[in-house]
Amino acid sequence: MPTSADVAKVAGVSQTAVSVALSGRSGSARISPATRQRILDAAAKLNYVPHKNAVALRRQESMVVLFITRPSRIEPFGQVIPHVLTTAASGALAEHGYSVLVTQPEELAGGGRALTALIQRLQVDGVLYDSPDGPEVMNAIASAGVPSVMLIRPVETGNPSPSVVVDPQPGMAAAIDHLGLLGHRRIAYVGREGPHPIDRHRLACFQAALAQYSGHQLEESIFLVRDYSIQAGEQGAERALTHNERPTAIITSSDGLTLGVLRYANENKIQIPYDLSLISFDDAVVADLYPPITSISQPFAECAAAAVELLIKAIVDGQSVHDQLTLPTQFRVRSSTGVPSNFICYPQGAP
Amino acid sequence: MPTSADVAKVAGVSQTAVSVALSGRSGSARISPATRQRILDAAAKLNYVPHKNAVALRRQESMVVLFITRPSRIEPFGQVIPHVLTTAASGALAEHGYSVLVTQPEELAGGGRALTALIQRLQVDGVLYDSPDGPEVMNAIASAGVPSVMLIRPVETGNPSPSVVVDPQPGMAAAIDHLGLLGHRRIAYVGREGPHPIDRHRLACFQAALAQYSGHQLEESIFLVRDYSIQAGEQGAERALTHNERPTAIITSSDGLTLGVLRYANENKIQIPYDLSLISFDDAVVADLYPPITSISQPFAECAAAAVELLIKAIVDGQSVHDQLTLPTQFRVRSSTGVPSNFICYPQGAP
DNA sequence: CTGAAAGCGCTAACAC
DNA sequence: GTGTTAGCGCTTTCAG
Repeated sequence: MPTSADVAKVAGVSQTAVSVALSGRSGSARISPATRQRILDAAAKLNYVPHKNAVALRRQESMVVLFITRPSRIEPFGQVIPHVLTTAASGALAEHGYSVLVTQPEELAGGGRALTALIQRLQVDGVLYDSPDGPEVMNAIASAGVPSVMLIRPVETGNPSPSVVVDPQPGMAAAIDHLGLLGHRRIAYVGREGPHPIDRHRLACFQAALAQYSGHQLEESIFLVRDYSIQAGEQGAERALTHNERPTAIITSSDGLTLGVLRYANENKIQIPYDLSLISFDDAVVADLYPPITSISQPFAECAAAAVELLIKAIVDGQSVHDQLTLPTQFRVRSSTGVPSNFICYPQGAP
Repeated sequence: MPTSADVAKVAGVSQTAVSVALSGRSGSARISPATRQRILDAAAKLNYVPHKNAVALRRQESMVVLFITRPSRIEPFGQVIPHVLTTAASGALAEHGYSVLVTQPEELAGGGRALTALIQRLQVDGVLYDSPDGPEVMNAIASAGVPSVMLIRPVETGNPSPSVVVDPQPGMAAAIDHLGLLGHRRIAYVGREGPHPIDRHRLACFQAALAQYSGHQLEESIFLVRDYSIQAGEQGAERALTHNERPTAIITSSDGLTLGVLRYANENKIQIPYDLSLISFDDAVVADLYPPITSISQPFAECAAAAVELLIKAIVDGQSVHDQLTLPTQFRVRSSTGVPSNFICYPQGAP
């Protein structure tokens, strides 16, 4: 492995000249074109590449950022969102010359202190954080003294990092409009229960959209389930569809729940969209199902890209910014929504 | 950020002592218990963590490995396999104290030389490679002078790296057995065309399993499509199911194709498993569909873990091993296979 | 058992 | 314009 000294020797210049000519930093224009060319030639000939660790050590910046992914879910479909996020972030970072170190929270056993230590030892320039854990983790990151930005999650009180969040409202409003126009009058929401701001926000947007719908009065039915699993989705669907006031459409708060609703529908010979309209939230995986699911899409890739911009700004400006960037959801009509039928009770037997 | 010198000062010892006591390397036992304890206390008090870049520079090893993922596919479901592989590898590497730098081949524009340079500049200790590109990429990796192992892909002639491959045979044989026992007599295979060893191998295993089936004579129908997309799967299904000698079961060579077959079946009111039995290959995403798909499973996570073991062995032993490890597929019965019906031609109209 | 000294490969003042 | 010098934080001979 050739070093800059080797290049210097071949080019007949000092090691400094090589460094300056190749890195183009401090006093970039101070090398004469002729010398620069000699250096470039020598470097090319020797196949020289600067030693990243040496540069990092000297410059006190490593050009790598740590990406903490959400814990991997058991369900296969749950792998899609983290992967989209990671690759999008990795691509955006690569464009800025940064590499990305990926870690899973499982590897972070030991909690806050361990995480802080990890970040410091790794000497990363920044942290991108996509794990849904509590504030102690965020504080740990913050106390590592490294710029960080959180992905997707809303800023809770006292949150020390800037973040990129997505606003359910636009997609939700469009979804309700769509359903209202189609003739639906009672719309069910199947979402995750609990105090998590994300869940509260989605539900609130659903309710607001319903209230603000400008056509006929729309009725809501809300069914909260314990998590985002397929099983939870099935239960939500069952509760919704066996309820006295049966909705003609369901909006779920995640793809996982949608998969559950779909399973319930299939097992009970409820045809989508004929007997029930279904709208998913996330749109990470449901576009390829049968039928392709009308969805409120979260702009995952854009979030990651935006987070990278924020992070790089923070790194360059010396961790100043404390922004929160909000990206809108989009509504995509596919084939799981239609005009409501007069279908009232369960169909009997096979089709 | 405290340095080892700071710790030394607090502990009242030399910097050397700190290094030796904490890293536990060269002459581990040479520090007296009392001194070691003083050092440990001081380090804890100052919250000291060794500087990774400095260590890497000095030791000439970075404890990071580069993971080159396959290019991200357009279809959402295509994201699952790379993510499973990455997280499994990352977890296994973490256990050995390695971090993982993830990169996508898209970032590697410029081909071989660029890749070699990247690896050298990054100063990674090893490379894990899961991209389906040609031998030039593998040669580039090999010529970076760093141990590497390839994931999933078979070793082609002259392949310079050890690799972990999966053998379709066991799962395929079990699948054929299952189908034969159920009473199927003509089984279709929908796979990707072309000379890629993976595809040839899967097809060969299918044919061999059919030939070796010990019950009734089984007939094969082979339909090769252009890629692993949903559209290709639809076309494969159409060709298979409109053929004169209509199969009662289809085995696809990937989850993507299965999704396509499913779409075709749904659109043509063909019910699975009543009218058609369906078996997928991969089993990355199809367990959660309706019906859950009987599958030949590739052990992705195990592959990644095995690859990590191989890589670490190569790193430690000074890139000696040139192994190829073969992991078996498994057959998992779910709900997409059943007794064949006497269904011969298309059903007419809606259910 | 412990410390002093010599760098790993590079960059950034500072002189010339 | 160019070279000299002094380290970044750590490990590792080699003397004590």
